[in-house]
Amino acid sequence: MITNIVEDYLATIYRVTSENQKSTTTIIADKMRVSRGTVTSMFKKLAKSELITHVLYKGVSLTATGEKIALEIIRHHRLIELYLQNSMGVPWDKVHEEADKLEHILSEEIEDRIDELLNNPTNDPHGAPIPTKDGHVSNDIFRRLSQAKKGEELVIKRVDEEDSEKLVYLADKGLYPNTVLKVTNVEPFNGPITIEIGNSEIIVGNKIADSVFVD
Amino acid sequence: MITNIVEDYLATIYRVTSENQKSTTTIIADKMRVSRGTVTSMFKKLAKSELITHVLYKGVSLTATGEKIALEIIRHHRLIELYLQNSMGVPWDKVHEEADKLEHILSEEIEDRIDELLNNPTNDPHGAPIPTKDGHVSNDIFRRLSQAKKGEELVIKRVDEEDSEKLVYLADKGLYPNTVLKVTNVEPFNGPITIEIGNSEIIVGNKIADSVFVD
DNA sequence: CTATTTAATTAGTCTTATCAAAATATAAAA
DNA sequence: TTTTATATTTTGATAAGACTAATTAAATAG
Repeated sequence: MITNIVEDYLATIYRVTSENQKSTTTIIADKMRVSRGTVTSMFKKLAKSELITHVLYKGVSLTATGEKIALEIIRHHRLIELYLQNSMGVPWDKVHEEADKLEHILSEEIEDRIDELLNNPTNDPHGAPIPTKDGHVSNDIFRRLSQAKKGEELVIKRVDEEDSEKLVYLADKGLYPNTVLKVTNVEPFNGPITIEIGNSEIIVGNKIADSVFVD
Repeated sequence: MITNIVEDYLATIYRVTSENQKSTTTIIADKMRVSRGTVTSMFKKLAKSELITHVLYKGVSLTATGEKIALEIIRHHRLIELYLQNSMGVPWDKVHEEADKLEHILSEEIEDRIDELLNNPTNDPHGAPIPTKDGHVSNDIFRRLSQAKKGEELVIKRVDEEDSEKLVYLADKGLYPNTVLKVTNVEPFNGPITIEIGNSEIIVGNKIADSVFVD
C-alpha cells in the first residue's frame, strides 16, 4: 500500500533529481526533515517495492512506477496551489503549505473537477509546470536571474521558493511569473543585481536572484 | 498529539451520542470499521488523555475538551461538504466521502475562507447544522418522515444518510432539504408511505423514510 | 598512501493503530 | 438462581515510521 509518506518521499526524490542533484541519503533527509537512518530504511523499503533503485552509498533514482506516482502527486500539488490562489483567494506564499497536505487525498474526481474549473492550466502560481494526467511535464529550462547580464530584458518564468517570508518579499518587489524586467547592473563576485520593473528600480541579492528563473 | 484517527473517534462518538444512542464499544467499532478490541484500547487511550470518560463495560462520553475537538471536526466536515457541492459542483452523494478525508487537514485559514465564501452557512447539503467556530450547534429536533401521519404537509429539513446509492435515489425522488411534501397515505405496521411532491406522487419504504427528517 | 573527516548503513527502541484469540463481565432466559 | 448468550476487555503480535547510537564505507587532506 502506498502511504502518504511514501508519496512524499517519491515526490521529493523526483524534485531533487529534476534539479539535477543526486538523491542522496543526506539530501533527502534534509528535505524530509527526518534522520539519515530513517531515510536509509525507507530507501530499502522503496527499493524492495521497486519504486526506486538504490545503489548502496551512492543514492537512489526513481523507477518508471516510482516516477509515475511522483508525477501524480506533483500534479495534485500544483493544481491545488493554483486552485487555492485563483479560486479561493489564498495568498501565494501560503498555497504551498496547504497543497502539501491536500495533495495526498485529492481524489481523481476532484482532480478532474479542478482541472476543468481552471481550464486545464499548464503552470502553478510559481510558474512550475503542472504534469499532465498521463505523466508528461514540460521541461523547459530557464536561466537564473542571478546569471543574467547587464542590459538584458527578461520575463520571469518561475520562482523556485517555498519559504513564505521570501515569497512575500518577492511578491512585494513584483518578482513573480510573467513580470517583465530589465537588468541594469550586475555586481561581480555574485554581488547584488539591479533591475528595472516598470518605472521602479530594485536591487536584489544574489541568493534571491538564484531562485528566480527568467527567459 | 491529536491524530486524524483520534479526531475520527471523537467525531464518531459525538455523532452517536447526539443520536441519543449510547457510545458502546460495539457501536463505535461498527462505525469505525475496526475490531472491538481496537476500540477498547482506543477508549483507554482517549480516557487517559481526558478526551472521554470511560465506564468499563458501559460505554463512553466526551469530556468538554473532547467535545470541542469533535465539533471542530464536524464543522470542518460540513463546511467542506457544502463547499464541494456549491462551489465545485461535486454531486451531493459524493461530498461526504471527500469531506471525510479533507476534514482533518483543513487549516484555520482555509476554514475561514470557505465560511466567508459561503456567507457563514448554517447547514450542510444534507441539512445537518454546521457548528459555529466557538462550538455551538443548533439542536433542533425534527420528526422522521416515517412517523408522519396521513394528510400532513411537511418540509424536509434533513436527510441523515451517507450511502451514495441511497442519496442518489433520494435526490432522484426530490427528497432533499427544503422540499415541501404532503403525506397522502401511511400503511400501518411500518409500511410504505405515499407522499405528494409537486404534482407527482411517490411511495417510499419505511426504512428510507426513517432517514428523512421533516417539520 | 595512510589518517581523518564526512556520509551512509545497521541495530535496537519507541509509538500509533490495528487484529485475532482468549478471558472475563454483564444481561437475558430458563 | 443458575445457565446461556452477548458484550467487553485483555493479551500478544504485527506493520509503518521515526529516533539514537554504533559501525562501516567513501572521500579528502596531508
